[in-house]
Amino acid sequence: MEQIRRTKITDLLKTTETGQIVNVKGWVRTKRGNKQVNFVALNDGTCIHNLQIVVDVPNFDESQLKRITTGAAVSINGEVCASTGSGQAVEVLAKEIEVMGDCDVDKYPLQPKKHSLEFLREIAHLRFRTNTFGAIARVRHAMIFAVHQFFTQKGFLNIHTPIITASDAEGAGEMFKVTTLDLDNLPRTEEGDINFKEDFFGKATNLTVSGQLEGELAALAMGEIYTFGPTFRAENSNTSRHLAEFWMIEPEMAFYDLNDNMDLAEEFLKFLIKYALDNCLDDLKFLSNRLQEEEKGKKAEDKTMELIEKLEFVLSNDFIRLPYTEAIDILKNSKPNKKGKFKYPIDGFGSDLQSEHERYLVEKHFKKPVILTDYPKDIKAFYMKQNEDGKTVRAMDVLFPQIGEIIGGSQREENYDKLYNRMTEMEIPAEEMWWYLDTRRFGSVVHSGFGLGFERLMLFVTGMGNIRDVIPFPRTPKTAEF
RNA sequence: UCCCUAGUAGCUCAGUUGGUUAGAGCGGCGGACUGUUAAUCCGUAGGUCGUAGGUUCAAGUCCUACCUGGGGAGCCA
Repeated sequence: MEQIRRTKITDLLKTTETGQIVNVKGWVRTKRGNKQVNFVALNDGTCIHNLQIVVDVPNFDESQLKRITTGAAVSINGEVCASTGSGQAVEVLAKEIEVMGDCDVDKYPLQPKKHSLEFLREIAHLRFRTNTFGAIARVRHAMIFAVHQFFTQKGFLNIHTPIITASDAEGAGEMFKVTTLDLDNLPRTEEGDINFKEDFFGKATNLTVSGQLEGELAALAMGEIYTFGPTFRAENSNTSRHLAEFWMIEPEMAFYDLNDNMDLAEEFLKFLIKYALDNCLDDLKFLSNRLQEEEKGKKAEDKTMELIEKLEFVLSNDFIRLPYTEAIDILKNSKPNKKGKFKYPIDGFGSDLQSEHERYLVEKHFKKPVILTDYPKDIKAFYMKQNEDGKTVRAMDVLFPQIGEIIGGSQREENYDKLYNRMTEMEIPAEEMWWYLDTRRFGSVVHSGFGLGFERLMLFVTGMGNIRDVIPFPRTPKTAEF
């Protein structure tokens, strides 16, 4: 076979020029045709579209053509032609075909037909080869790039915070233990506890649940920083919005108060959504069509807004900013509350909002993203800036339709005494957190930050319903295959 | 972790008040067709009914436990 430099399908489909001889490599999606002519739909992962390969059957060996099955990897030299069919502008007329990797159709689980997302989740090693998961992988990459671009343009520094941490004080969730101790023969102290002094780090260590505390250390020297890394929660959460291993973006900014923080969060989310619309439109259109198909059977009232329309809607509307106490008033006077429709009725200040309440505010009352602020201090973390009323803290949660909380953040408590007292009240071991408290002893300053769950963003941008489908290899309770 | 729900062919599902030999569509394979778009038409193979117990003359169907998936809740991002 003549050696020709490979052309990527995404580039080839953009050409209007015909007559040139090219090489394409990829995986066969479908083959159809008759004794005279075969049509092979070829995909190489570079875009959602397939390239149509036209095979004049008499020009090729029958046994070779038999090997061109769904899933097979092929390399093709051929001529770029204007297509006489209606589905595509250009196609490639095959001159030489090499089957690089055969694919036994009796054993290959992906068939040229629609598969359920649940089934594909069981074959996550192969689901990249489907249109849906190919599109998601490309959008995910674009979003990763956009995160770095946004912060770089704004002069933020990317900080790598540790994955292994000795602090378990933040209380963000149950942690995964990290150890090299022999689990069948654990060293004990005289009191009978496990002796972590003999462990690798000489103390008990865990996988991080947040890079925030270390991020604050950097922000209080570098000004504006962000982290973007893996985060681990050992909670036994079995929902479509939680993962045991997920990626989080945590900006932390010196000299920002809560309003600056909200401004940044809103600008950031809009930047990411616009980036997706500007750079991933083909993939988003595919995902949108997929959703429309799925919703065909649904009642009008259950149907959601079309994906691209929804993304543009978020771009063109200001987020509602609402203090917790006002949200409680709205909910208290709402129809579902008065009619007893809420499973958890609103009785007044102090209780945390349930999913049903957040959804009512976002999806029914305001019908746009909502930032709730100034929550009761008792339901929020120790490091949040205490308000003068003594009851609330300068927290903010950004709530999105369908997915709920996409961002959680706050202005941080910069006053040493207030922070130390709050830690004592909440029984957080201040002596282990000496390094964190030091920032409040030496040149402390107003600062703020937030955390964005990257997969939650992906849910919103792709319109997917289950978080396990927007990360390549999901980690959830009882599942760590692949 | 709690509540609800499901597990039958490679995939998606049907299977009546428990009753003879478990069905369909898609996919596969074979054939037909000179340009198809998840092609179409004809034919064909393919099942230890999630696992383990139990009830019964008889269990895919009823009961119990467990496993796994899905939806919801809590925890949160």
